[in-house]
Amino acid sequence: MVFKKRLDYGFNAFSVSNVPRAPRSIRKRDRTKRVVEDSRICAFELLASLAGKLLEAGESFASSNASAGHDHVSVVKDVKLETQYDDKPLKTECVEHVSCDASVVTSDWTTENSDNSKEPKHSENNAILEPTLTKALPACSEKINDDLMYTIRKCNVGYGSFTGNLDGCSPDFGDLCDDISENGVKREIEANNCLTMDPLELSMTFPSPINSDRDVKLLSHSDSVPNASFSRHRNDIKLGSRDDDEKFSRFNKLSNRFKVSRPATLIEDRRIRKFLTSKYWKAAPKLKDFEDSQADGGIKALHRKRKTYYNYDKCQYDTLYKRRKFFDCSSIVTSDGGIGSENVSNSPEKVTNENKCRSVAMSHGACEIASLLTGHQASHKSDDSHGMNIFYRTVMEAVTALLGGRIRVGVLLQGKKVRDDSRTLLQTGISSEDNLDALGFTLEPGPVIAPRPICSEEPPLQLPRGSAPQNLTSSLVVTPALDTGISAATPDPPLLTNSAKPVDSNYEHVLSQTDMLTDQNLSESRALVPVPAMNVEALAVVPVNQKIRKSELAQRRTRRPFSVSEVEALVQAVEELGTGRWRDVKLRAFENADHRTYVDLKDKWKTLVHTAKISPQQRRGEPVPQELLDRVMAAHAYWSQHQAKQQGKHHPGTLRITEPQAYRDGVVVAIPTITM
DNA sequence: CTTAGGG
DNA sequence: CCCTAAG
Repeated sequence: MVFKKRLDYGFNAFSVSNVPRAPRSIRKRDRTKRVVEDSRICAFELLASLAGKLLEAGESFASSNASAGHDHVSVVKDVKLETQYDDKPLKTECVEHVSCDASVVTSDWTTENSDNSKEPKHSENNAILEPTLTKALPACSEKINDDLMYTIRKCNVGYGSFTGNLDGCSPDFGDLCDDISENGVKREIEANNCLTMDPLELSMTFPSPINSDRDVKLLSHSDSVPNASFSRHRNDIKLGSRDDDEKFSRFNKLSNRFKVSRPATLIEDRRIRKFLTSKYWKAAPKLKDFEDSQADGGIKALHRKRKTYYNYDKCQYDTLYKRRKFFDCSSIVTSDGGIGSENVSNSPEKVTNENKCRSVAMSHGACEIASLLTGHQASHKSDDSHGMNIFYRTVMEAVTALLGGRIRVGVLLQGKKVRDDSRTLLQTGISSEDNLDALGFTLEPGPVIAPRPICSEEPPLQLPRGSAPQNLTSSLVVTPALDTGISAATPDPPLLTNSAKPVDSNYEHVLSQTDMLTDQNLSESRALVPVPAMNVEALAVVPVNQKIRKSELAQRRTRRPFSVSEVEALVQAVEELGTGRWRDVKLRAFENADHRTYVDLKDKWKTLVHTAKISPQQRRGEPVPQELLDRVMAAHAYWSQHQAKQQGKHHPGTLRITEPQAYRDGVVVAIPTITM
């Protein structure tokens, strides 16, 4: 005989208390399912990650991860970005360019070199790569032209196959190569005087831990050049000669922290997430937009534990930072080549004599973007305008980084420039569904920055810039070929939770009125308005750490108060599952609320319990129905007493005591009952 | 990765 | 919400 205390209001909960906890194995299965769902990741996200890759130029050191071989991110493979850096920006001479391609290759093995030379111990993940790298080194350094491209491709495309032979150009890559050559993408590596850069910085830049992620493979173009080739092509740079062992070791430690081998999907998710939440985005004014889109768009892949990305972020930040430095120091990037994408329709390039270099760079950049777009459209759909937003920012970042902030990416909607501030594209209403046809991007020369021996430390978007004349309208316009695959995509309506009630149907991000500038004048467009020159000196004085931390903190997720319906769902789930199984609660009631992690749910429960205890007058925010609070108290009381005892071991019909204590309006109500 | 708690 | 120690 058992007693059951029932609340006067008929609380008969906890009947499901015997829901067994899913075994780990099953849990994993869940994840697997999720993986499938993840495949829906919209193109933009991929793009985002891709862009991230770009930013990580040269960091694509292949991971020896065996699992990498299974990766199917081929979509991105085709994307390539090639740029050249002119190390003499101020001089305005386009004469000297450093082949980014070379850089790419070099970067990959640069890491290795560093490791080998500086830290023999750090062979852990890279061991496999060494042979290849060693091999590649000579080849890369020697090839300065198109051939190099091949080599590079081999080295970089698909880190999974990195360990493959470099001598043979695989079919896949072959295409790329052909593509490239056809488009006339050729460049020479010429002596480059990026001496201003700190060798150490350079080398530090590439070994970015991020590289371990295998999602996007594209040629990165960072200026960092490995010792061998580096010295060769850049006599001025003394690389490796004066690296701080300390720094290196530190770096190595850092990189070691990253596990190269992880489930592809997980990596992907994190990779993207990481990127999105990383400083790259921080640099962008509205990270929030993205998050919102995630939650509402039903994009699951990205919402996972943010915490997990923490370390990565740090590293990434460092990397970025370093890179930034690099870019700051290096002069504008110039590149040539045509648009390799069939889908891409590029308007005629308007090259001003005034800026041949610049024009070239722009055109190239445009091609790159186009490539990005086309690369993804084929097999991915995008859910919403947020994607565009993200994409835009990504591109912006990438371009900014690559071009040293000299060129800005402008968004064109129906021929009009769109501002990229706060709500950016979101507000413009640009979405995959409609105006993609009218959507375009522009690469426009940005304010020229005086090269600095010492790099500034501001975030990418805030690079100090001189106030240069802004007649950029003549920039080349590229219409992304998004319409094909993306525009056709049907936005996935967010799935509702199991609980009958929609947990998070708040699509707060209702697209607002198109907010584009009617004025073509660049000065009107924030996207095109040069950032006010900043006092670099002053900034330089600020400790890097401080800055980093600041920006890190800025990553805080946007606050999203629980709606009543969410609370309801939470209470319901907790009543059934208890308070120690937040993961299950999450799965049960918030499966599709990607912005609610089980930690969030746990926290919310905590606050609910607290809320229920305090007087209504002390409560804030959207009032929670007393009925729910009562249930909260009841469940809390119940579960705090039963805890894990009965988890997963009760079978329906089992006798037991339930709800020993219940509170109602502060009064304990205990009604003995018998259950059977 | 999850939990459980403190901040 | 964030961050972390534990498990």
